[in-house]
Amino acid sequence: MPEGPSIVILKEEVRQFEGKKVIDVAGNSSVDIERLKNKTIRAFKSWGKHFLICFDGFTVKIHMLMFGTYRINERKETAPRLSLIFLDGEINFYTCSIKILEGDINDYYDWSEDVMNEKWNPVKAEESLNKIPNQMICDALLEQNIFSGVGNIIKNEILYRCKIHPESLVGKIPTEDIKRLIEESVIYSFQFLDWKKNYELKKHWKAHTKSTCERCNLPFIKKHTGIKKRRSFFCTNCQKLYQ
DNA sequence: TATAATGTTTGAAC
DNA sequence: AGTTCAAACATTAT
Repeated sequence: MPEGPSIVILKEEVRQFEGKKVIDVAGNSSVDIERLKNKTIRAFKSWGKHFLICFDGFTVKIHMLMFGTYRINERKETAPRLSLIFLDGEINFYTCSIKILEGDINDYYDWSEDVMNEKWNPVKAEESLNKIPNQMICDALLEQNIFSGVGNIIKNEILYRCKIHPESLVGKIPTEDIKRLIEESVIYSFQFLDWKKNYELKKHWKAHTKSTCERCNLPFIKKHTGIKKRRSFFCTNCQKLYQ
């Protein structure tokens, strides 16, 4: 479910309810969701993997974590964490994290950190990377305050495209390669979006879950890398290690 | 059937 | 006090 592009798809799918009033609420969330009843949705937004439902004066923040799902105008068998009922439809969220952010949503998020946001600022990302020269690039790419929306799939794919070993240290990677990685984080995220919409995302994976490098015909290394210990799939022949 | 996986927060332990 | 790390959450495919 997660990764930024999937949340962009969700945002597009619920656009029909923007400006609509929530006529009933249900769900097993531990936060006070009753307060949504009879309130009007002003906007749906997203910041990376965060899905945001904006009301007057507060915002519901939904994070799908690893297993979150949703249904629009239909229901799953299992109990919803949050159901929003409208006159002409409903949105149901399952097994997600729900929090309420009080006040102006712009006080919580820097939109220029979101690789899929129109305010995305690649220069800021480069400056942020310059501040963490000793971290591995596999960890840096997953930093949501630098590359909001990038997840483990996108990480693996862009490192492969840019021919950078995931355990390379940020400060040792040539500037031009850093710039290229930042560019690819956006390019791949939007390709991910298109492919996912067409149900053909996995078909285009070149690294993630792969066992052979199609450039070299050599076996991939599969290893849990970095402080975050997330799966990395890489080719030691064509992905250069800077350390 | 057990395991691992597109993720993050929390709080105990050091 | 700052860092580290396991636990917790929870679903589904292999």
